[in-house]
Amino acid sequence: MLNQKGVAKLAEVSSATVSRVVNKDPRVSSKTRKKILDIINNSGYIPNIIAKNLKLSKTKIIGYLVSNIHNPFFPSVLDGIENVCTGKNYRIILENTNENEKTENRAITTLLELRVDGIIAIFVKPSDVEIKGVERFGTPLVLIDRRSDYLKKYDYVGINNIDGMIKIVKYLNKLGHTKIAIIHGPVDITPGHERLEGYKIAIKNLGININNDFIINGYFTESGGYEGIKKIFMLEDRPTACIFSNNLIAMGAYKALMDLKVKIPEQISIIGFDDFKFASYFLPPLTVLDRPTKEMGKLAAQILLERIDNGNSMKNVKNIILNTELIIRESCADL
Amino acid sequence: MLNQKGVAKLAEVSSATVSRVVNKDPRVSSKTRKKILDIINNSGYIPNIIAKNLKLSKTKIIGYLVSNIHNPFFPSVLDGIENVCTGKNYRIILENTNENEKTENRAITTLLELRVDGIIAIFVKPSDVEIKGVERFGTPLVLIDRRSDYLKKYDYVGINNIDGMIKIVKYLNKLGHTKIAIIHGPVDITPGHERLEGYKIAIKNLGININNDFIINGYFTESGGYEGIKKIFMLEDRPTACIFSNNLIAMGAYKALMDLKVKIPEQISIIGFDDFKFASYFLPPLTVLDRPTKEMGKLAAQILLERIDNGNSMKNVKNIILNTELIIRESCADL
DNA sequence: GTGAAAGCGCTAACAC
DNA sequence: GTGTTAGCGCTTTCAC
Repeated sequence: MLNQKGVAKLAEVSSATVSRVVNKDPRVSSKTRKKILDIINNSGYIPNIIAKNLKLSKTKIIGYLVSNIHNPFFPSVLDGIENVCTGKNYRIILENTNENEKTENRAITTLLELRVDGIIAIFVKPSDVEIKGVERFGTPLVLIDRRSDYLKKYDYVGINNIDGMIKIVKYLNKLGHTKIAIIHGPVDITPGHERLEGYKIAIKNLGININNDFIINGYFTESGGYEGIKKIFMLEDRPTACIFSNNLIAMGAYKALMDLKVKIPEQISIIGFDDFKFASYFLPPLTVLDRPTKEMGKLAAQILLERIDNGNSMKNVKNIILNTELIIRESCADL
Repeated sequence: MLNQKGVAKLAEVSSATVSRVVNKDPRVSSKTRKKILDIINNSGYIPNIIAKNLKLSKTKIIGYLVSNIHNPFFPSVLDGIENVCTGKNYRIILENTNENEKTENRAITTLLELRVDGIIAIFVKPSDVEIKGVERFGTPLVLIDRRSDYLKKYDYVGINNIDGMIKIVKYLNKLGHTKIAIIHGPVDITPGHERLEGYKIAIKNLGININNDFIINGYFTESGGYEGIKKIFMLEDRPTACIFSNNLIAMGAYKALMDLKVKIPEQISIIGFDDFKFASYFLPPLTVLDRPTKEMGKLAAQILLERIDNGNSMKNVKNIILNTELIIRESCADL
């Protein structure tokens, strides 16, 4: 393959001049420039970015570490990231961890080995060692959606989970519901923890006693939703409404309700946290609390690129909490 | 940041020896090895893969170029690719083209600049120039799902679209349907073309005259499906069954049918090409023709890695056509 | 079993 | 406006 030196030879100039042309340095005579450009076009020379990276100690690559690529949330966030990155000529390398700690640690190491310029991550549970590595390298890191105490020093883009849940409960209560159940996710990750917290706060605010039977422990998975509904329908004293703590739970729960031939919202009102394409396809269309996923990606990327450009000071840590929005469709009954 | 030389200095050895330890070369005394390993662990040294790549002229990165990350087909294929790549220590860099030719061409150049070891692509319409580049670099390329005549020289992993469509039509006919419509996608890409072709062949095979009113031109999008249904219901002589040529069309069509309050399968039987998670959530659950997406990714990756390992001869081009499988649920009526 | 040295393809002083 | 040169961090041949 032809390299810079080869092009230089053909053009009878030095490789430095070729480099200048490739990098649009103005101080090259238009005659020389034309000659070199012609050769580049005819020969199909493509610069070796790897070599450039090595020289410059930057890669123009950012790592996007996601916990589960099958959740539509991540492609949606990716949209926002791409939006920012494409314009600024950054590439994105995707690492999918499948909610697995070991895979996650390997992925972080991979990103560091590659000397990515920055990382946007939805972590499961990164180990101390890996985070130390990120720190040592000074690689800017922006967290999305999930955080933890020992990651407090990093920028974070999330949503107001507590407020969101309060909106949901208030809405249900306005429709006359007081017996409100929730199928929630693991409390050791931010969304799981905060959403349950929000639920409890909201219920208390209404002066209702919390009924522990109405709080269904679960996972952020479809089977979590499916099993949750079955538990609810085994209760003697059933709720009139049920909240699903994320999109996957909502899907599984819907499936269960269909299987049980439950009439929505006549027999039970349902509402989901997180909008998703299929939500409007439910029968009846599912009322949800939407969050600005694309915007999250965009903001995270902007913060990241700014840190990359201005040197990562680890100062002025951003903690961005975006608002949610209730999308009322037809799955909640007015009692 | 500590580099190989730095580690060498601390260990009072040459950087060559450190390199040997890092690369598990056996001819290093266990004493020296231990010393170096200790230093590596304590210092958190992480090798610079960029430099290694430059030296070795390979990157251990493969590019995965997809036409639209929001279609669940791609994450699913990715699963299979990851499966193969992770074990062999290859990384995947994702390029999303959003069905846009310009973006696609930029993506190919990006991949080439990065000197990826291989590319797996679902192309929209790569330009001659870019493909010439791929050729010139000798970068192995495996096509998935879509191909075209001038890409015949590359490995391809696809499915038997024609046979699949025949299966669908036969099934419908067995249930007594003869008035069968199709909402199909653009015929300038393989799946669009072949599936329509299969439909026509199958209809003819049954000795039925092709009714052009029953062939709805469309796009592989939800709105394509939505509009398609509306056209069908404006027909005086309506079909008793309708085939959706891909998953997005199926989703849009389902939405339209719901909006029109059409009873499925009483008023119309429907069947989709391509399974997707939500198909089983339709009311009634959607009968579909499934294709082995994960397997496609796995095979493509295996072929690619083999070409990478054995030098890309461009010989013995593989042309793998996988079979589809009918998943019968409840959306087709027995007339 | 270990080290010295060349070189992968590029950029950026510095010199002219 | 252009060329010379050093060097980014690695691997690997060839000595010893």
